[in-house]
Amino acid sequence: MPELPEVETVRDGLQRHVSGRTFATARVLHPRAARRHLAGPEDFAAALRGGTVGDIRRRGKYLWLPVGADALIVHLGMSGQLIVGEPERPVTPHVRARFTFTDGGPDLRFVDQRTFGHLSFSPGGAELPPAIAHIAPDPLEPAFDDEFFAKRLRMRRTSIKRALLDQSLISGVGNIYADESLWRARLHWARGTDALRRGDVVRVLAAIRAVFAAAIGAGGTSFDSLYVQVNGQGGYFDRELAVYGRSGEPCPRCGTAVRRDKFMNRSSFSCPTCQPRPRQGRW
DNA sequence: CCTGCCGCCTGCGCGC
DNA sequence: TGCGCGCAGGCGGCAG
Repeated sequence: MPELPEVETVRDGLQRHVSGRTFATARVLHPRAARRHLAGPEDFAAALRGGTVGDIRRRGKYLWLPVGADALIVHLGMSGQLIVGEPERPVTPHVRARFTFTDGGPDLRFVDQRTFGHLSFSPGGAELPPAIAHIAPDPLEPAFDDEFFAKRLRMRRTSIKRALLDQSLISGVGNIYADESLWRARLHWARGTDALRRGDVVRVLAAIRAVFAAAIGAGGTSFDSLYVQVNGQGGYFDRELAVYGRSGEPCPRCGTAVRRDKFMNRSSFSCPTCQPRPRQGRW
């Protein structure tokens, strides 16, 4: 669920409320939360106790908290949240892991209804955890190379939307921001990547960056309580979505009713006028 | 290597 | 009121 803007909002919150503090206790309350940590939840927790958190990092939808030369990796999955708050508040049922700090201040909780999210400890991973080395840079990183992306994109034989959702090609884009970016770039989701023109790629990259910037400025998109910032408040970018979740409503650019298609077992929203279906699309 | 499908989970809203 | 179904923002593993 959370895509780059939501994860970046959480990163910023962690930087302000957790960075520089030292873990006192670490506890995994649901084994699935640390399932990627093969040595088990106890080993995971023990590795973090006593560690001091450095500057919070992010690549695409992955977050990591450097702890010395190591790192605590976090992926929020579909419904994960990192919440900082008063340590005495009740531990609600979806709290999967809990961390306290030596200063006795606000604690950190990993809350995750659907348990697709996960935490793991990465020895030596402070700079870039090996476990996420297969994730491509996101378009807000200096390491993102527009020319390299364009070249790889056009070598693919798939649809533009499938490619945008492939985190090994470009990271951070999920279903919401793929649809919003394609709308801004006036490209239909089924456009074949091998038939894209240079200008199409330039437009879609500019659109992704613009949508990301606007959404980060709004604190992310919260359709419901499943995505919240570290203080528990929602973001308000949902008000600015042009097509996502708006089937039947007028396209903000031309007024045509937004359509919804099924694609990759999920919904795709687009404007039939601004984003005409390609003659030879790819599914 | 690339592409695309599948399963992993819980909870909500809908139609019957 | 209850039930079954479809749907939800993601990812890794794997077969072809």
